[in-house]
Amino acid sequence: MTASPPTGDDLVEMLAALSNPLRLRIVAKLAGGRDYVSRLAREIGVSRPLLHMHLQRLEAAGLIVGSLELSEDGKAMKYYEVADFDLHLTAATLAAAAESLTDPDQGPTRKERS
Amino acid sequence: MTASPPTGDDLVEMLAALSNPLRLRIVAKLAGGRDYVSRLAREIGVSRPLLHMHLQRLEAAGLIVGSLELSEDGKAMKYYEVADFDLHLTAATLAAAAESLTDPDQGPTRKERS
DNA sequence: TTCACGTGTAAGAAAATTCTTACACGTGAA
DNA sequence: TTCACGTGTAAGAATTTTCTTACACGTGAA
Repeated sequence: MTASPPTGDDLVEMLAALSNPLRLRIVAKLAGGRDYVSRLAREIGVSRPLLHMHLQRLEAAGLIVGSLELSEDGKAMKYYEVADFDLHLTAATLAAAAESLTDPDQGPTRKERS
Repeated sequence: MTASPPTGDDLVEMLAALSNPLRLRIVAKLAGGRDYVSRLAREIGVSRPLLHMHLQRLEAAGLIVGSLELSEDGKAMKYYEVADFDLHLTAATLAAAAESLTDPDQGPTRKERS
């Protein structure tokens, strides 16, 4: 039972999400346990809006998962935790993934896709 | 005998190099056999200067290796081939790599490093 | 009411990446 | 000499990514 490999496009998105020092640190932090946005921002030493953006990027790539919960004292807390991913990168696996890339003849740009 | 994992910075560079559709396609193409720049550019359908840039990015990350050779008819040919890499990405392996990241208190910027 | 804490998002500056165009150099063959 | 083919690189435009600042809303406690 191995997880089916992501499509080329999905893989690119995942790698792009992980190819940033700050985001890598975020994933590392969450690997140690779930956490909510404001606290995570303080611990890592980043502004909350900035962290918010990076968390979205990671979640869009399917690497982390967020859930809005209500704390006992009624505050809305957004908790994030790492998803259960496992990527194996080799010339061969990359070649396989590249076959499902969609864009040789230019599809819509990232901005248009949004 | 497993290869020692790359440092956090090296890993980020590798992932950044692979997180681009065109570069992923380049690696995929080279996985099928070594090739020289001009021919590779024609096969992939990209301008040679652009390919040149992407090849440099991939080589800097250690994912491909280039060697300048002289063809029988005296032309200088730059051949590239895929390096022998094997990356395993998991929340745990990323957390380990993140520990060797250098930049919490801002080192030199990418431009300054150059 | 006001403060501390949580959430989210929008606007714009700053920086990095991506891509094109144009140039320069060297060889062998026509 | 000129052409076809290989190499490399520089300059600038276009786009994307990264980050800051400022705003808005909701809750419980002082």
